[in-house]
Amino acid sequence: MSTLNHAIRFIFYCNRLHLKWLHRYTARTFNPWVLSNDPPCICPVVTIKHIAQHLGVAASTVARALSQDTRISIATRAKVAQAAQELGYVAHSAARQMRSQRSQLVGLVIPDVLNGFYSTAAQAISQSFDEAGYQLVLCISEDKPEVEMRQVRSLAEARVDGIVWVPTLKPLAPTLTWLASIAHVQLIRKCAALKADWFGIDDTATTEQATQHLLQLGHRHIAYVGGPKSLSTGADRLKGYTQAMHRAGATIDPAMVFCDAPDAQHGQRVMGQLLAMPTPPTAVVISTSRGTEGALEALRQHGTAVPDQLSVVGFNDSSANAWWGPGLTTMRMPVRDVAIASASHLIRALGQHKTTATGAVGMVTQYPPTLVVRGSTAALTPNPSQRLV
Amino acid sequence: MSTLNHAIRFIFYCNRLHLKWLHRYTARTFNPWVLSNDPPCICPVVTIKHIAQHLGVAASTVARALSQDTRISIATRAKVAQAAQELGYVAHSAARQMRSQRSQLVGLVIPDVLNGFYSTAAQAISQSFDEAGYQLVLCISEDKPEVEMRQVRSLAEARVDGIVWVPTLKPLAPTLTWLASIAHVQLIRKCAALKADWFGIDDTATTEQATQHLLQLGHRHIAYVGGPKSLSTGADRLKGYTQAMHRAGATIDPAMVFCDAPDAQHGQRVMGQLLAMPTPPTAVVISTSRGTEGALEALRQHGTAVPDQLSVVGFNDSSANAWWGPGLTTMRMPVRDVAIASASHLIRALGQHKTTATGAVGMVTQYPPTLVVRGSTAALTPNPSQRLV
DNA sequence: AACAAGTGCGCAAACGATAGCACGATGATT
DNA sequence: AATCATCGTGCTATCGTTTGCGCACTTGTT
Repeated sequence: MSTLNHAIRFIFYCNRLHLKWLHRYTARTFNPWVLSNDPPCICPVVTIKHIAQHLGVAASTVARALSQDTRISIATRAKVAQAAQELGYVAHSAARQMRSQRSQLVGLVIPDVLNGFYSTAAQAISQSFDEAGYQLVLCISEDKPEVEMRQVRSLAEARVDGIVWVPTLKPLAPTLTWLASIAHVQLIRKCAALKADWFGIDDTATTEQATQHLLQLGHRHIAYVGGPKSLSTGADRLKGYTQAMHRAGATIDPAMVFCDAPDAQHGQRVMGQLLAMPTPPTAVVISTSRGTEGALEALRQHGTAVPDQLSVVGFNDSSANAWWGPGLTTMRMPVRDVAIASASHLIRALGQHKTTATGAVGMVTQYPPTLVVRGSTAALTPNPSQRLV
Repeated sequence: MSTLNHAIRFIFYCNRLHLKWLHRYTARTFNPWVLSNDPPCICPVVTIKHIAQHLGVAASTVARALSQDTRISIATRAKVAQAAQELGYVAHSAARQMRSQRSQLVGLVIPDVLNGFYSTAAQAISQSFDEAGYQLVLCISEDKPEVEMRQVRSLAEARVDGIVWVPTLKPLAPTLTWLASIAHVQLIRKCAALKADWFGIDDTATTEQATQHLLQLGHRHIAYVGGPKSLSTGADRLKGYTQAMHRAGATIDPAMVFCDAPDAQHGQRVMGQLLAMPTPPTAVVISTSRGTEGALEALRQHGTAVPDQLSVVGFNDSSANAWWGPGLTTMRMPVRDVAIASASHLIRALGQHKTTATGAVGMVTQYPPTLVVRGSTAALTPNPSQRLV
């Protein structure tokens, strides 16, 4: 009897204390919520139980009221909503996840976010998932398979509902195993080892258009600077170049084809090599975003006359490309569209409670690139003497 | 009647007993790989219970073994590790979070990831937290307080351990309330309404240096294009400009000071207005990253001669700035250092189980900017006729 | 021989939200 | 009049993991 009295008084005491805490954020006081002898929690967390206690209803009623269950009367729902507001209730998504089996989390695994190519994609994907009520867990793999493996593992542990994934060069086996149990889509790069829906750009068309453009301008000595052949993007872009060259009957000089790391260092170094050749090419196709940056830097340092001395087609159009020298002719990629499409697809799949985006179907969605012609490409000068360094 | 009641109750009682008994039974002999009476789940989720069953030990033993508890013998730990490997066990971080009260999640709230300024910060912060074993939840607020509020709310619901936050123009009250209960640091921009540790750049020094540079070149007619005064960065940078001008005894023409949205449209429009003035300025200081881009575009379109006609100091150095026209003189910001410092600070605070990064102390960590002089600034031409449009 | 300390592990109670089931009350149908 | 459907709500098991407590046994110390 007196025990019950004490208990009730204690409950009211707790409520008062908590309201006090809500009004000032200095929380050094003893936490009344921890009834056991646990280490003192500095930040008391309001749960539905506290709301229920406050209103004298059951916790399940509160849960249902908060989720707008029609079985709960409007009046009760209003009271619950107000109490939640007053007490400063904040839902606990981990607890919700335990029962509902859905975390409302999605992972985004990209190699790099400084690359304008991927930051554009990240921005679009972030917006799409934000609108759909998902939170985005960002993983930057730095193109390292071990990092990617660790991050995918973490995403699996977090039980993300889905993953948008730009595969690295050689994903490790565990990565593929864990990914296989999660709904996911591949972005930009294809990973043949794991069948999944893919969203990207017609990579072959990019370099094919660029090369054709140069061929039409009369160039035959066309160099190629791209990413590694083992990357789907690298292989496809190289294919576009060779196809265009073969169709035009131009011969490909193996010494003028460079497939290596898709970074600025590679672009800069290779461009230096090309310029130092006894018979340098009259035009060059660069098929990586960062490689373009490096190559432009090399051209600037060498003081090469573009396009008189060398015609250049760069990759991944940005406003900065218009500033460079005479304006850079580039392949413009609809990255934003691709990213939004992939996110929408995954969201749709998740809405249908599918475990895998599509049962290992391997749907392919490809967007066309556009060639933007600016001042860095020009017709081949008839007099070769003008092209000497 | 009452007999029926009793009978019904008895039946349910039996049911409950039966369920209990069934649970006990299944708990003892349950094999997920054989029984699996659930709908054919493509990905059976292995829990520590399954491992325990597989090895004939208790679940708690498995939990302790997996966390390398010294009370568990090495032999048992090895067996558990192997079984976990074989069965494909993947920890469930939400369940872990339920008990440990730590989600190993941190939030990053930034206005924009296409802006090189913030993408650099995001990359560095992502790396720092990745190394420290935290996962990063990316929120792009688009500088909209309502979006920011929703995202901070979601972060609170996810019970992120900490938040790195670039405040928007006017954060809403709930945002501040929720943030106050989470360990967080402010980045770049200060939010006076919520005391917290801040990491940023000496914004006053940026424009002060830039303006001094122009003053030393003989300019007196110096325009200013910056962000809104209500933003801490906008106010501080304006202050640097006015301080430098006053110290040099130069008069500030209010018609040449523009503080507005920090986007490219604003920069482009304002630069157009400046160029159309009857007596245009001889130099201009731009103090936003995106504003610089817009202004450069306007200058390119107008065909303005830089620096002969107009000297320009831009903001946030990037490699693209070297390409623009004669090379852009800019204020270089140590964004990466700032970002890493803020992340490290938060990680350190979290390691000490602090709920707030520092108890509302409001520590200030400021990094110095550097002026990078390129071709876009030159000494004032003595003959003003050369500066006519 | 008795006792203390240490080792290795099991039991069960949390953590917070939710879904299934129960149940009293009221009104509708047979 | 008996039965049934509906409504609004309460009770409780459940998700997977961690952890305090305690049991049984072994080893070392007096």
